[in-house]
Amino acid sequence: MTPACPILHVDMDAFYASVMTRDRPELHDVPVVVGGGHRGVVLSANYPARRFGIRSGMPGAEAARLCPHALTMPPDFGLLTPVSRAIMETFRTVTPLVEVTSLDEAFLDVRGAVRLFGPPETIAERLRSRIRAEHGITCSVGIAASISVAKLASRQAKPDGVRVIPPDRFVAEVHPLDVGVLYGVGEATRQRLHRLGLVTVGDVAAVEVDLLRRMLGNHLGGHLHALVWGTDRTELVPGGAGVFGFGEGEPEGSMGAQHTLAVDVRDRVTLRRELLRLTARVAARVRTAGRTGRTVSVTVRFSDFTTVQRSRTLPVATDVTQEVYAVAVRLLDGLLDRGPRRLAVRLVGVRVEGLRPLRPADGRQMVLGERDPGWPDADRAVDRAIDRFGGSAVRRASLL
DNA sequence: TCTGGGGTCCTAGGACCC
DNA sequence: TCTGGGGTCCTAGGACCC
Repeated sequence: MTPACPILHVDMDAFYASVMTRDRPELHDVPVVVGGGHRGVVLSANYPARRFGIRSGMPGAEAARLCPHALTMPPDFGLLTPVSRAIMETFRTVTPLVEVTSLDEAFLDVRGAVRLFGPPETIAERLRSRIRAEHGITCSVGIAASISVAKLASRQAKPDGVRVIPPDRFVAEVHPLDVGVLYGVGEATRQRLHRLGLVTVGDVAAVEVDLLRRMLGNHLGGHLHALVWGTDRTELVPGGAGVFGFGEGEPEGSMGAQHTLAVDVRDRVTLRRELLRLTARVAARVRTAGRTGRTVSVTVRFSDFTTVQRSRTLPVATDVTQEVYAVAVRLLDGLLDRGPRRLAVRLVGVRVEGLRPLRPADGRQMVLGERDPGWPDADRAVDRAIDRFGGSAVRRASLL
Protein backbone atom coordinates (compact mmCIF):
# COMPACT_ATOMS: atom_id res chain seq x y z
CA MET A 1 0.00 0.00 0.00
CA THR A 2 1.24 3.46 -0.83
CA PRO A 3 1.96 5.46 2.31
CA ALA A 4 0.17 8.79 2.77
CA CYS A 5 3.53 10.53 3.13
CA PRO A 6 6.03 8.98 0.70
CA ILE A 7 8.30 12.02 0.27
CA LEU A 8 11.33 12.56 2.51
CA HIS A 9 13.41 15.70 2.56
CA VAL A 10 16.77 15.01 4.17
CA ASP A 11 18.81 18.05 5.15
CA MET A 12 22.20 17.85 6.87
CA ASP A 13 22.54 20.01 9.96
CA ALA A 14 25.11 22.79 9.40
CA PHE A 15 26.73 20.50 6.84
CA TYR A 16 29.88 22.45 5.92
CA ALA A 17 30.67 23.36 9.51
CA SER A 18 29.84 19.88 10.84
CA VAL A 19 32.02 18.03 8.36
CA MET A 20 34.93 20.44 8.68
CA THR A 21 35.04 20.17 12.48
CA ARG A 22 34.07 16.52 12.69
CA ASP A 23 37.53 15.27 13.60
CA ARG A 24 38.33 18.23 15.84
CA PRO A 25 36.43 17.67 19.10
CA GLU A 26 38.16 20.68 20.63
CA LEU A 27 36.03 22.84 18.30
CA HIS A 28 32.66 21.37 19.14
CA ASP A 29 31.78 24.11 21.62
CA VAL A 30 33.57 26.85 19.71
CA PRO A 31 31.66 29.12 17.26
CA VAL A 32 32.77 28.11 13.76
CA VAL A 33 31.88 29.93 10.56
CA VAL A 34 32.57 28.48 7.11
CA GLY A 35 32.92 31.08 4.35
CA GLY A 36 32.34 34.75 4.97
CA GLY A 37 35.86 35.91 4.20
CA HIS A 38 36.67 39.22 2.52
CA ARG A 39 33.47 40.44 0.81
CA GLY A 40 31.96 36.99 1.22
CA VAL A 41 28.89 35.55 2.90
CA VAL A 42 28.54 32.86 5.53
CA LEU A 43 28.07 29.44 3.92
CA SER A 44 27.50 27.58 7.16
CA ALA A 45 27.69 28.24 10.89
CA ASN A 46 27.76 25.62 13.61
CA TYR A 47 25.25 25.79 16.46
CA PRO A 48 27.56 27.58 18.92
CA ALA A 49 27.98 30.30 16.26
CA ARG A 50 24.23 30.44 15.68
CA ARG A 51 23.73 31.29 19.32
CA PHE A 52 25.37 34.63 18.46
CA GLY A 53 22.79 35.18 15.71
CA ILE A 54 25.05 34.11 12.84
CA ARG A 55 23.13 32.61 9.92
CA SER A 56 24.14 31.31 6.51
CA GLY A 57 23.84 33.91 3.78
CA MET A 58 24.84 36.66 6.17
CA PRO A 59 27.69 39.00 5.13
CA GLY A 60 30.96 37.86 6.67
CA ALA A 61 31.50 41.31 8.12
CA GLU A 62 28.24 41.11 10.03
CA ALA A 63 29.11 37.68 11.38
CA ALA A 64 32.44 39.04 12.58
CA ARG A 65 30.63 41.85 14.34
CA LEU A 66 28.23 39.46 16.07
CA CYS A 67 30.98 37.13 17.23
CA PRO A 68 34.52 38.48 16.79
CA HIS A 69 36.13 35.41 18.33
CA ALA A 70 34.41 32.91 16.01
CA LEU A 71 36.76 30.67 14.06
CA THR A 72 36.37 31.36 10.33
CA MET A 73 37.49 28.90 7.70
CA PRO A 74 37.07 28.56 3.93
CA PRO A 75 35.11 25.55 2.65
CA ASP A 76 37.23 22.54 1.75
CA PHE A 77 35.36 20.91 -1.12
CA GLY A 78 37.97 18.19 -1.31
CA LEU A 79 36.62 17.09 2.04
CA LEU A 80 32.94 18.00 1.60
CA THR A 81 32.25 16.55 -1.83
CA PRO A 82 33.17 12.91 -1.07
CA VAL A 83 31.13 12.98 2.13
CA SER A 84 28.18 14.36 0.20
CA ARG A 85 28.53 11.73 -2.52
CA ALA A 86 28.66 8.92 0.03
CA ILE A 87 25.53 10.19 1.76
CA MET A 88 23.63 10.44 -1.52
CA GLU A 89 24.70 6.85 -2.28
CA THR A 90 23.28 5.79 1.07
CA PHE A 91 19.96 7.31 0.03
CA ARG A 92 20.06 5.31 -3.21
CA THR A 93 20.29 2.08 -1.27
CA VAL A 94 16.71 2.80 -0.18
CA THR A 95 15.24 4.12 -3.42
CA PRO A 96 16.47 5.12 -6.87
CA LEU A 97 14.10 8.10 -6.72
CA VAL A 98 16.56 10.58 -5.17
CA GLU A 99 16.66 14.22 -6.22
CA VAL A 100 19.89 15.83 -5.05
CA THR A 101 19.31 19.58 -4.69
CA SER A 102 22.66 20.58 -3.22
CA LEU A 103 25.70 19.11 -1.47
CA ASP A 104 23.68 18.68 1.71
CA GLU A 105 20.05 18.10 0.73
CA ALA A 106 17.96 15.61 -1.15
CA PHE A 107 14.37 14.55 -1.71
CA LEU A 108 13.55 10.84 -1.63
CA ASP A 109 10.41 9.14 -2.88
CA VAL A 110 10.14 6.00 -0.77
CA ARG A 111 6.75 4.72 -1.92
CA GLY A 112 8.40 1.67 -3.48
CA ALA A 113 10.59 1.01 -0.45
CA VAL A 114 8.07 0.59 2.37
CA ARG A 115 7.49 -3.08 1.67
CA LEU A 116 11.17 -3.77 2.16
CA PHE A 117 12.20 -1.21 4.79
CA GLY A 118 9.04 -0.30 6.67
CA PRO A 119 7.10 2.96 6.90
CA PRO A 120 8.70 6.32 5.95
CA GLU A 121 9.38 7.21 9.60
CA THR A 122 11.37 3.99 10.04
CA ILE A 123 13.30 4.68 6.83
CA ALA A 124 14.10 8.18 8.06
CA GLU A 125 15.51 6.88 11.34
CA ARG A 126 17.56 4.22 9.55
CA LEU A 127 19.11 6.83 7.28
CA ARG A 128 19.79 9.16 10.18
CA SER A 129 21.59 6.55 12.22
CA ARG A 130 23.62 5.40 9.23
CA ILE A 131 24.74 8.97 8.46
CA ARG A 132 25.59 9.54 12.12
CA ALA A 133 27.54 6.29 12.34
CA GLU A 134 29.37 6.57 9.03
CA HIS A 135 30.03 10.30 8.83
CA GLY A 136 29.72 11.60 12.36
CA ILE A 137 27.18 14.26 11.48
CA THR A 138 23.47 14.74 12.13
CA CYS A 139 20.64 15.48 9.76
CA SER A 140 16.95 16.31 9.89
CA VAL A 141 14.13 14.77 7.90
CA GLY A 142 10.77 16.15 6.82
CA ILE A 143 8.12 13.65 5.75
CA ALA A 144 5.00 14.56 3.78
CA ALA A 145 2.90 13.84 0.71
CA SER A 146 4.74 16.37 -1.48
CA ILE A 147 8.17 17.90 -1.84
CA SER A 148 7.06 21.39 -0.81
CA VAL A 149 5.55 20.18 2.47
CA ALA A 150 8.43 17.78 3.15
CA LYS A 151 10.83 20.68 2.71
CA LEU A 152 8.88 22.79 5.15
CA ALA A 153 8.76 19.91 7.63
CA SER A 154 12.52 19.30 7.59
CA ARG A 155 13.14 22.93 8.46
CA GLN A 156 10.89 22.51 11.49
CA ALA A 157 12.62 19.25 12.41
CA LYS A 158 16.01 20.93 12.85
CA PRO A 159 18.34 20.17 14.41
CA ASP A 160 18.71 16.41 14.48
CA GLY A 161 15.02 15.58 14.27
CA VAL A 162 12.20 14.11 12.20
CA ARG A 163 8.88 15.74 11.49
CA VAL A 164 5.88 14.32 9.67
CA ILE A 165 3.14 16.55 8.28
CA PRO A 166 0.34 14.32 6.97
CA PRO A 167 -2.22 15.86 4.59
CA ASP A 168 -4.97 15.83 7.20
CA ARG A 169 -2.81 17.83 9.61
CA PHE A 170 -1.57 20.37 7.07
CA VAL A 171 -4.19 23.06 7.65
CA ALA A 172 -4.00 22.86 11.45
CA GLU A 173 -0.21 22.93 11.58
CA VAL A 174 0.80 25.16 8.69
CA HIS A 175 -2.00 27.72 8.27
CA PRO A 176 -1.06 29.61 11.47
CA LEU A 177 2.54 30.12 10.27
CA ASP A 178 4.01 33.08 8.38
CA VAL A 179 3.74 32.71 4.57
CA GLY A 180 7.54 32.91 4.42
CA VAL A 181 7.79 29.30 5.60
CA LEU A 182 6.49 28.08 2.23
CA TYR A 183 9.05 26.58 -0.18
CA GLY A 184 9.03 29.04 -3.05
CA VAL A 185 7.98 32.12 -1.11
CA GLY A 186 11.10 34.22 -0.71
CA GLU A 187 11.58 37.56 0.96
CA ALA A 188 10.22 39.61 -1.96
CA THR A 189 6.95 37.68 -2.23
CA ARG A 190 6.62 37.55 1.53
CA GLN A 191 6.88 41.35 1.77
CA ARG A 192 4.43 41.77 -1.08
CA LEU A 193 1.88 39.53 0.61
CA HIS A 194 2.39 41.25 3.96
CA ARG A 195 1.71 44.61 2.34
CA LEU A 196 -1.56 43.16 1.04
CA GLY A 197 -2.43 42.23 4.62
CA LEU A 198 -1.75 38.53 4.04
CA VAL A 199 0.58 37.51 6.83
CA THR A 200 -0.07 33.85 7.58
CA VAL A 201 -0.47 30.88 5.26
CA GLY A 202 -4.12 30.80 6.34
CA ASP A 203 -4.59 34.44 5.30
CA VAL A 204 -3.48 33.56 1.76
CA ALA A 205 -5.60 30.41 1.77
CA ALA A 206 -8.67 32.52 2.45
CA VAL A 207 -8.19 34.37 -0.84
CA GLU A 208 -9.93 33.01 -3.97
CA VAL A 209 -7.45 31.62 -6.48
CA ASP A 210 -8.74 33.95 -9.24
CA LEU A 211 -8.10 36.99 -7.07
CA LEU A 212 -4.66 35.62 -6.16
CA ARG A 213 -3.84 35.26 -9.86
CA ARG A 214 -4.93 38.83 -10.55
CA MET A 215 -2.89 40.15 -7.64
CA LEU A 216 0.33 38.22 -8.24
CA GLY A 217 0.24 37.08 -11.82
CA ASN A 218 -1.22 33.95 -13.31
CA HIS A 219 1.55 31.54 -12.53
CA LEU A 220 2.60 32.72 -9.09
CA GLY A 221 -1.03 33.10 -8.01
CA GLY A 222 -1.91 29.57 -9.02
CA HIS A 223 1.26 28.12 -7.55
CA LEU A 224 0.77 29.92 -4.27
CA HIS A 225 -2.80 28.68 -4.03
CA ALA A 226 -1.54 25.12 -4.33
CA LEU A 227 1.20 25.75 -1.76
CA VAL A 228 -1.12 27.16 0.90
CA TRP A 229 -3.46 24.19 0.58
CA GLY A 230 -0.66 21.65 0.49
CA THR A 231 -1.85 20.43 -2.91
CA ASP A 232 1.26 21.31 -4.93
CA ARG A 233 2.34 18.10 -6.63
CA THR A 234 5.56 19.22 -8.30
CA GLU A 235 7.30 15.98 -9.20
CA LEU A 236 10.59 14.90 -7.78
CA VAL A 237 13.23 14.72 -10.53
CA PRO A 238 15.75 11.92 -9.89
CA GLY A 239 19.37 13.04 -10.26
CA GLY A 240 19.92 16.76 -10.45
CA ALA A 241 23.27 17.32 -8.73
CA GLY A 242 24.74 18.71 -11.92
CA VAL A 243 22.57 21.76 -11.57
CA PHE A 244 24.81 22.83 -8.74
CA GLY A 245 28.08 22.24 -10.52
CA PHE A 246 29.28 19.55 -8.17
CA GLY A 247 30.45 17.34 -10.94
CA GLU A 248 27.69 14.75 -11.06
CA GLY A 249 26.59 15.57 -14.56
CA GLU A 250 26.38 19.06 -15.95
CA PRO A 251 23.59 21.61 -16.03
CA GLU A 252 21.15 21.52 -18.93
CA GLY A 253 20.42 25.08 -19.83
CA SER A 254 23.33 27.36 -19.06
CA MET A 255 26.80 27.57 -17.57
CA GLY A 256 28.38 30.66 -16.14
CA ALA A 257 30.98 32.11 -13.85
CA GLN A 258 31.04 35.33 -11.90
CA HIS A 259 33.44 36.94 -9.52
CA THR A 260 33.27 39.67 -6.94
CA LEU A 261 36.50 41.62 -7.21
CA ALA A 262 38.63 42.13 -4.12
CA VAL A 263 38.14 45.87 -4.55
CA ASP A 264 35.79 47.85 -6.79
CA VAL A 265 37.41 48.54 -10.15
CA ARG A 266 37.01 51.27 -12.78
CA ASP A 267 39.89 50.29 -15.03
CA ARG A 268 38.58 48.60 -18.16
CA VAL A 269 41.72 46.63 -18.85
CA THR A 270 41.44 44.98 -15.46
CA LEU A 271 37.76 44.24 -16.03
CA ARG A 272 38.42 42.77 -19.46
CA ARG A 273 41.16 40.58 -18.07
CA GLU A 274 38.78 39.26 -15.42
CA LEU A 275 36.11 38.71 -18.07
CA LEU A 276 38.57 36.70 -20.17
CA ARG A 277 39.57 34.58 -17.19
CA LEU A 278 35.91 33.78 -16.46
CA THR A 279 35.11 33.20 -20.13
CA ALA A 280 37.96 30.72 -20.48
CA ARG A 281 36.67 28.81 -17.48
CA VAL A 282 33.07 28.71 -18.70
CA ALA A 283 33.91 27.79 -22.29
CA ALA A 284 36.15 24.97 -21.08
CA ARG A 285 33.27 23.59 -19.02
CA VAL A 286 30.94 23.85 -22.02
CA ARG A 287 33.43 21.92 -24.16
CA THR A 288 34.03 19.29 -21.51
CA ALA A 289 30.28 18.75 -21.30
CA GLY A 290 30.18 18.26 -25.06
CA ARG A 291 27.82 21.17 -25.54
CA THR A 292 27.55 24.43 -27.41
CA GLY A 293 25.57 27.55 -26.64
CA ARG A 294 24.07 30.35 -28.70
CA THR A 295 23.50 33.13 -26.18
CA VAL A 296 26.24 34.96 -24.31
CA SER A 297 25.25 36.98 -21.29
CA VAL A 298 27.36 39.39 -19.26
CA THR A 299 26.52 40.63 -15.78
CA VAL A 300 27.98 43.65 -14.04
CA ARG A 301 27.32 44.69 -10.47
CA PHE A 302 28.30 48.25 -9.62
CA SER A 303 29.59 49.53 -6.31
CA ASP A 304 26.07 50.64 -5.32
CA PHE A 305 24.95 47.01 -5.85
CA THR A 306 22.78 47.78 -8.88
CA THR A 307 23.13 44.82 -11.20
CA VAL A 308 22.72 44.89 -14.96
CA GLN A 309 22.84 42.13 -17.49
CA ARG A 310 23.21 42.24 -21.28
CA SER A 311 22.90 39.30 -23.64
CA ARG A 312 23.40 38.60 -27.29
CA THR A 313 22.28 35.59 -29.29
CA LEU A 314 24.58 34.35 -32.05
CA PRO A 315 23.45 32.92 -35.37
CA VAL A 316 25.51 29.79 -34.70
CA ALA A 317 26.18 28.06 -31.40
CA THR A 318 29.76 28.04 -30.14
CA ASP A 319 32.06 26.52 -27.55
CA VAL A 320 35.10 28.54 -28.60
CA THR A 321 36.62 30.71 -25.87
CA GLN A 322 37.63 33.47 -28.24
CA GLU A 323 34.20 33.62 -29.89
CA VAL A 324 32.43 33.84 -26.55
CA TYR A 325 34.90 36.43 -25.35
CA ALA A 326 34.51 38.59 -28.47
CA VAL A 327 30.79 38.88 -27.76
CA ALA A 328 31.22 39.22 -24.01
CA VAL A 329 33.70 42.06 -24.23
CA ARG A 330 31.39 44.04 -26.53
CA LEU A 331 28.54 43.53 -24.10
CA LEU A 332 30.79 44.64 -21.24
CA ASP A 333 31.89 47.77 -23.07
CA GLY A 334 28.31 48.65 -23.99
CA LEU A 335 27.31 48.19 -20.41
CA LEU A 336 30.08 50.38 -19.05
CA ASP A 337 29.34 53.07 -21.64
CA ARG A 338 25.63 53.22 -20.95
CA GLY A 339 25.36 51.90 -17.39
CA PRO A 340 25.24 53.98 -14.22
CA ARG A 341 28.28 56.06 -15.22
CA ARG A 342 31.18 56.83 -12.93
CA LEU A 343 30.41 53.89 -10.67
CA ALA A 344 33.14 51.37 -10.05
CA VAL A 345 32.46 47.71 -10.75
CA ARG A 346 32.11 45.22 -7.94
CA LEU A 347 31.32 42.02 -9.84
CA VAL A 348 31.62 40.73 -13.39
CA GLY A 349 30.10 37.54 -14.72
CA VAL A 350 29.64 35.71 -18.00
CA ARG A 351 27.21 32.98 -18.90
CA VAL A 352 26.61 30.81 -21.95
CA GLU A 353 22.93 30.00 -22.41
CA GLY A 354 20.81 27.92 -24.74
CA LEU A 355 23.12 24.94 -24.32
CA ARG A 356 22.53 21.86 -26.39
CA PRO A 357 24.57 18.79 -27.22
CA LEU A 358 27.28 19.31 -29.79
CA ARG A 359 26.44 17.18 -32.81
CA PRO A 360 29.23 16.23 -35.20
CA ALA A 361 27.35 17.99 -37.99
CA ASP A 362 27.54 21.26 -36.06
CA GLY A 363 31.28 20.84 -36.24
CA ARG A 364 33.17 23.85 -37.35
CA GLN A 365 31.42 24.47 -40.62
CA MET A 366 32.59 27.65 -42.26
CA VAL A 367 30.37 30.50 -43.16
CA LEU A 368 30.98 31.17 -46.84
CA GLY A 369 34.17 33.10 -47.37
CA GLU A 370 35.25 32.93 -43.74
CA ARG A 371 38.66 31.67 -42.68
CA ASP A 372 38.96 29.40 -39.71
CA PRO A 373 41.07 31.46 -37.31
CA GLY A 374 42.35 28.36 -35.57
CA TRP A 375 40.79 29.12 -32.19
CA PRO A 376 39.13 25.74 -31.75
CA ASP A 377 42.53 24.06 -32.10
CA ALA A 378 43.97 26.45 -29.54
CA ASP A 379 41.10 25.62 -27.16
CA ARG A 380 41.66 21.90 -27.54
CA ALA A 381 45.33 22.33 -26.79
CA VAL A 382 44.52 24.37 -23.69
CA ASP A 383 41.94 21.82 -22.54
CA ARG A 384 44.45 18.99 -22.95
CA ALA A 385 47.13 20.85 -21.05
CA ILE A 386 44.76 21.68 -18.19
CA ASP A 387 43.69 18.07 -18.15
CA ARG A 388 47.30 16.92 -17.82
CA PHE A 389 48.92 19.60 -15.73
CA GLY A 390 46.04 21.33 -13.94
CA GLY A 391 44.40 24.72 -14.39
CA SER A 392 47.36 26.75 -13.19
CA ALA A 393 49.62 25.32 -15.91
CA VAL A 394 47.99 27.23 -18.71
CA ARG A 395 47.41 30.95 -18.88
CA ARG A 396 46.33 32.94 -21.84
CA ALA A 397 48.89 35.51 -22.89
CA SER A 398 46.73 38.42 -21.82
CA LEU A 399 46.31 36.94 -18.36
CA LEU A 400 50.03 36.81 -17.70
C1' DT B 1 34.48 45.32 7.09
C1' DC B 2 27.56 45.22 4.49
C1' DT B 3 25.60 41.90 0.88
C1' DG B 4 29.13 34.80 -2.98
C1' DG B 5 28.56 31.86 -6.75
C1' DG B 6 26.07 28.42 -9.08
C1' DG B 7 21.83 27.64 -11.20
C1' DT B 8 16.28 27.66 -12.73
C1' DC B 9 11.98 29.75 -14.01
C1' DC B 10 8.59 33.58 -15.07
C1' DT B 11 7.12 38.07 -17.06
C1' DA B 12 6.73 41.54 -20.36
C1' DG B 13 7.54 44.16 -24.46
C1' DG B 14 8.93 44.44 -29.22
C1' DA B 15 10.11 42.30 -33.70
C1' DC B 16 8.67 39.40 -37.08
C1' DC B 17 5.82 36.14 -39.55
C1' DC B 18 1.53 34.07 -41.03
C1' DT C 1 -5.30 52.02 -46.39
C1' DC C 2 -8.39 49.47 -41.65
C1' DT C 3 -7.95 46.21 -37.83
C1' DG C 4 -6.30 41.80 -35.61
C1' DG C 5 -4.90 37.53 -33.47
C1' DG C 6 -1.51 33.97 -32.62
C1' DG C 7 3.07 32.10 -32.28
C1' DT C 8 8.01 32.36 -31.75
C1' DC C 9 12.30 34.54 -30.83
C1' DC C 10 15.06 37.88 -28.44
C1' DT C 11 16.21 40.85 -24.58
C1' DA C 12 16.07 42.66 -19.74
C1' DG C 13 14.81 42.19 -15.25
C1' DG C 14 13.45 39.89 -11.18
C1' DA C 15 12.33 36.06 -7.94
C1' DC C 16 13.70 31.87 -6.10
C1' DC C 17 16.72 27.93 -4.47
C1' DC C 18 21.07 26.25 -1.86
